[in-house]
Amino acid sequence: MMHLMHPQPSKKELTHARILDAAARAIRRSGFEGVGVADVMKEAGLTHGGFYAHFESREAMLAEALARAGSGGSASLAKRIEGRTRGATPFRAIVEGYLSEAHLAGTESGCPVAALASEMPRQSPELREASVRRVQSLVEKVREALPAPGAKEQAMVITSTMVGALQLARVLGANAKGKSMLAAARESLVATYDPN
Amino acid sequence: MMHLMHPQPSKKELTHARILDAAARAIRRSGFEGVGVADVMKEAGLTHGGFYAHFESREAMLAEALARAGSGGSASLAKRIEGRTRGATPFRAIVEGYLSEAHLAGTESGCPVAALASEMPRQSPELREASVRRVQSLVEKVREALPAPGAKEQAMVITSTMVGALQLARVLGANAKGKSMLAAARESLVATYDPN
DNA sequence: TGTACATCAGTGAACGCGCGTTCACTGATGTAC
DNA sequence: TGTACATCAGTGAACGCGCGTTCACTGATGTAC
Repeated sequence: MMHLMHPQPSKKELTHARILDAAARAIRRSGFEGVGVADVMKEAGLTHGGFYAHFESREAMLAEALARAGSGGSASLAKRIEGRTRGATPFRAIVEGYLSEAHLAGTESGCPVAALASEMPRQSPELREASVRRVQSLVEKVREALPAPGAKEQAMVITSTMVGALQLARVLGANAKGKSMLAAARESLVATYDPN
Repeated sequence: MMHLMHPQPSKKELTHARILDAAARAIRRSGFEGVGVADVMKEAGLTHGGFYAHFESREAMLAEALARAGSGGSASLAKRIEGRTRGATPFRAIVEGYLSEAHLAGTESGCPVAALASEMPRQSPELREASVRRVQSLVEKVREALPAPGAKEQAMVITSTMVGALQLARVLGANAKGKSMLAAARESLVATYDPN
């Protein structure tokens, strides 16, 4: 617990990470309630019996998986900002990445807040706390990328629009209806907060 | 099937409606996956065995319940627009009602899209179709209330912001954090689309 | 008006089945001597 | 260097339990005569 980043992770730690990656994908694909211990273990190439050598309970795994999904999502967002096309602002990079058709279709590797928001308030205290951290972290990422160094309130509204639009687009489907939902939000956000 | 609105509904029809009301509350409170046949029947004052005299399956009940929750929500939105304080526009009535603290706390009687959005894409075709209708109906309600008769794209963005903000607020909790999320969205929407 | 009968909404026990959790066991790895 | 032993990650069978669904039955309601 005191050590971050071992120089060479043990075999057990590698297995733990593999289970966690499977779980992080599973919660976004199937929701918290749709994830079973046996499914996750199978996807990690193991049998379900060994699960409790890695996690205290299914609940504990879900909380760890949510944190993992969050940091994975943040990392890919950060990468997208770094690698943006010359001239594009970080704000455009975030908005266009978040509201991309790839994100519309790629729920299981995308933002866990969009994938799970409406389930979050119903979860255990442990999972709710992890959820709050995910939301705050997303708002903070948006705030840091604001063109004019902006207020937190502005970041909250923009985050709401992005999360809401992605979710509604996913309900409408990865087709013309869903895509036009994304496009409307993308264009509105860029025009309002980062014109030129 | 051919008759809407019986003059005097039979006892069975009244029971059916009671089950449906219980189910419409339950899906918003507990999510599609969190709703059990026995729970719903119990909340309607019945035993679970009689369920299949009213619905073909649990799935069929969920789809009917979603439609019911939607029309209930629309009705209360319409009522709110009718009964708005003199001078307020329909747009402000919608925004302030949707992003109210009552709606933040009252998930089980509120908008089913906000309560269920992230679960909707995972449901059966039947439920997904009912979900699409709910989203489209919500966007349409917003569009009709736009101060300047506006484009559908504008309504989609505003709907995204409202749904997203309410969901994020619910994750943050019915406390200062959640309330400030609502307030930020409320003020931004009114300032942008309906100033004065 | 009263009696016999049919209908049918609702009851409650029972059924499979899936899932979280437990546990005795296996077999590979590494350490002690 | 080689052998014996301890450790422990992972296996697979078994356990309760909850839940969707089924079904024989009950008892109230209404119709026929």
